[in-house]
Amino acid sequence: MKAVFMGTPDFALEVLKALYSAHDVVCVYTRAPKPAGRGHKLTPSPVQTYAEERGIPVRTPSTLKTPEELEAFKALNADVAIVAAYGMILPAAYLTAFPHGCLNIHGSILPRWRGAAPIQRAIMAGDEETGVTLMQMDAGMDTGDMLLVKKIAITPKTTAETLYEDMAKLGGEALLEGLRKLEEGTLLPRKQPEEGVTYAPKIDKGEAKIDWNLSAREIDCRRRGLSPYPGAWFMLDGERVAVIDAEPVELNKPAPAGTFINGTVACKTGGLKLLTLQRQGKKPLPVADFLRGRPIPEGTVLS
RNA sequence: CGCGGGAUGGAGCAGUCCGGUAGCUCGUCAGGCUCAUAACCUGAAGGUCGUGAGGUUCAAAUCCCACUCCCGCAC
Repeated sequence: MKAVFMGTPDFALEVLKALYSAHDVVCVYTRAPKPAGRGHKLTPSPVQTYAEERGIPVRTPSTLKTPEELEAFKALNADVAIVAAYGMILPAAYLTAFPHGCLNIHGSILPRWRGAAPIQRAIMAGDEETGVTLMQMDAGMDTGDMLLVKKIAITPKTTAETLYEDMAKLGGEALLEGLRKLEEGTLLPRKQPEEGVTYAPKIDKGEAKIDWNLSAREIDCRRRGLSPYPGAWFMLDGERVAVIDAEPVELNKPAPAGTFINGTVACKTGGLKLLTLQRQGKKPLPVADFLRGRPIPEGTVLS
């Protein structure tokens, strides 16, 4: 099919790769390069880099609201537009510009986790299963009809990083399968259930600081959902220490939340056994190495 | 030219401000103790202190300059 692709980060890139492998990608929309990384260098999105390497036309409009942009979009004369983590809201007129409209790959099983950060929120909330939904976009926020769902398990070791990778592949598969069915005419839209609607707001940096007054399991779910960015951390003598890896454990002797005992930090219930830590400006270290250079006295209460 | 931290035996760090014998916690090796041990005791090996046959100095890990690499924040 003749398709327009709209997406920005790595998640979108994987979906684009799948699309490109089987369909005619006539144009790619992505967010404009922005200053990023040390030194504030202007950095194009992964999607833009990939598209340009393959000679696919790239557009990076700062807004889609102008009549000119809409006309340019329509003029592409595609069969369908595929949207994956684009980072911009499409005005309603775009949704009906092509015969098959706009399809979106969303990182959750709708209607759970509508919104910006479904993958991270699912882990942070302790969900045991999530997935991707291919849906027909409508004017609402992730409210369109569901076309295809693929599920994936969240394990106690799943982090946002690994889940993103797996979901991106899954999203690509869902897209190809969906487009194939679309061509066959066997794709059946289903309305989203009215029950079970939740929203996944953007991740706020403040959420990254560990609250030891939660249970060890809750803290670890949040840590994994926020890994590797923005990451979970705590303060130690005015210094930020990132918890790269950890696991919740039972605690024999109860202690005030935040108490450091033998490599484990007491939580409201249970303890978080620290496995890999990172000081500001330093590399991540196994906790034994970390403590050799930066000892934490037994009984220290972390904030 | 967004802000900041770092590079020191195999690992992690201190020492740098205020130049003058390279130190700590481990690891490794050897020996000892022990029924035995990742425990304990004793001893040993192992370092161009990121690079520049740079600058200053009687003397540079330390002060000055340039460069390379790593990382945190911000975004």
